[in-house]
Amino acid sequence: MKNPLPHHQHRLPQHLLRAREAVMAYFRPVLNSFGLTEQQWRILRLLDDRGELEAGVIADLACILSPSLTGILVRMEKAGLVHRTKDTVDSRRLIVSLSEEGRALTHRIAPISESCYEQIESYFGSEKLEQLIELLSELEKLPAPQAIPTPADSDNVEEATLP
Amino acid sequence: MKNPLPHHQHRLPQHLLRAREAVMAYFRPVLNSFGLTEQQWRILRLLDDRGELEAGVIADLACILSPSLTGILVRMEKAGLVHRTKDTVDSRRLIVSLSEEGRALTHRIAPISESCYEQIESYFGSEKLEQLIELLSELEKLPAPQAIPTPADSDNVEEATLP
DNA sequence: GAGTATTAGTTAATATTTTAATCTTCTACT
DNA sequence: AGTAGAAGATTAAAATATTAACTAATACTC
Repeated sequence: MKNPLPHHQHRLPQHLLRAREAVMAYFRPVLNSFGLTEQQWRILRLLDDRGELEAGVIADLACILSPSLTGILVRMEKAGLVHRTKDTVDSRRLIVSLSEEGRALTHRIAPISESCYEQIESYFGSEKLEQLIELLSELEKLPAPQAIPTPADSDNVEEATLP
Repeated sequence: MKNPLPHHQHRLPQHLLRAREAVMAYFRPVLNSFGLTEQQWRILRLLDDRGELEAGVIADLACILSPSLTGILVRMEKAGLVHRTKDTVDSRRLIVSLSEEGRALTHRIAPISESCYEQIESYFGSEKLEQLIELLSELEKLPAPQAIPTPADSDNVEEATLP
């Protein structure tokens, strides 16, 4: 009565999701024990690596949509982790920088995070890991999708996904 | 003044996240045009593939935590996509099945989803895609992490992550 | 067979995601 | 200069994620 699984159902998104879950299971408890969320940690590392950044850049690099980022940064500033200032030249832009506390916390967590990573690496194998990361890096470069006209929007076809 | 990127910072979770974003950019517009969320679509496919399932199984397979799943299933039932019934033997368990509407919708979307996938495959290459999925499948099998005692919880060390 | 522990789901509270709409500030054009 | 349009960020509203606490039902133990 049930359909057999068609061989063409690769479920790439699901595999990416589950793989990420398996990996994050290692990092999440560490971050939680320091009262940080995944997103906050991504932002902290970015700022520590690259110095102060515009909000838009953070959004791109950390894969956080701007509406989410607004709230996250407000909470992080409230927690004393970052500073938020407007760009003096173009006051539309929001400049975010690490506070001393933020930097200290980042440096305290980093080595623990690194040990988690090594744990994963030792289980999975360095070569396979490098290979995987290489493939992922390439996949990230996928061009934006062509607008596929779906039966669902038979009304307004002209600007389906086109700006 | 900025730290150079240490070579050991592979950022596996970030790569998994960004790769998934790149891929989902292809599928999301399709699902949205049918009024579905990613999660709802994952659940629909699972039910279509495997027939009726316990809520817990859906949670595991679709990577959705049970508190989220509760609300999602309520909304999907309200939308007429699924049925929810208690197991007659063990009334703790919730049995979820596809409604006729749900099945019809799934079958209408599936070929479009498949064409998105083929688009990705044609850009990325079939072999690399297979290779990637193989690596991801293995990564998903990572054993649960060992509890790493972090400086953060120096108070209650004994049952840090152990049950 | 009463008492306790486990299991499956739900509720609660807060944070984040997502799409759309809005607001402000710049930029470009006439 | 004056204004239409673009860019960057925010607000709004609904859905989902996350952790913890809780309920109900089953399983286990003595």
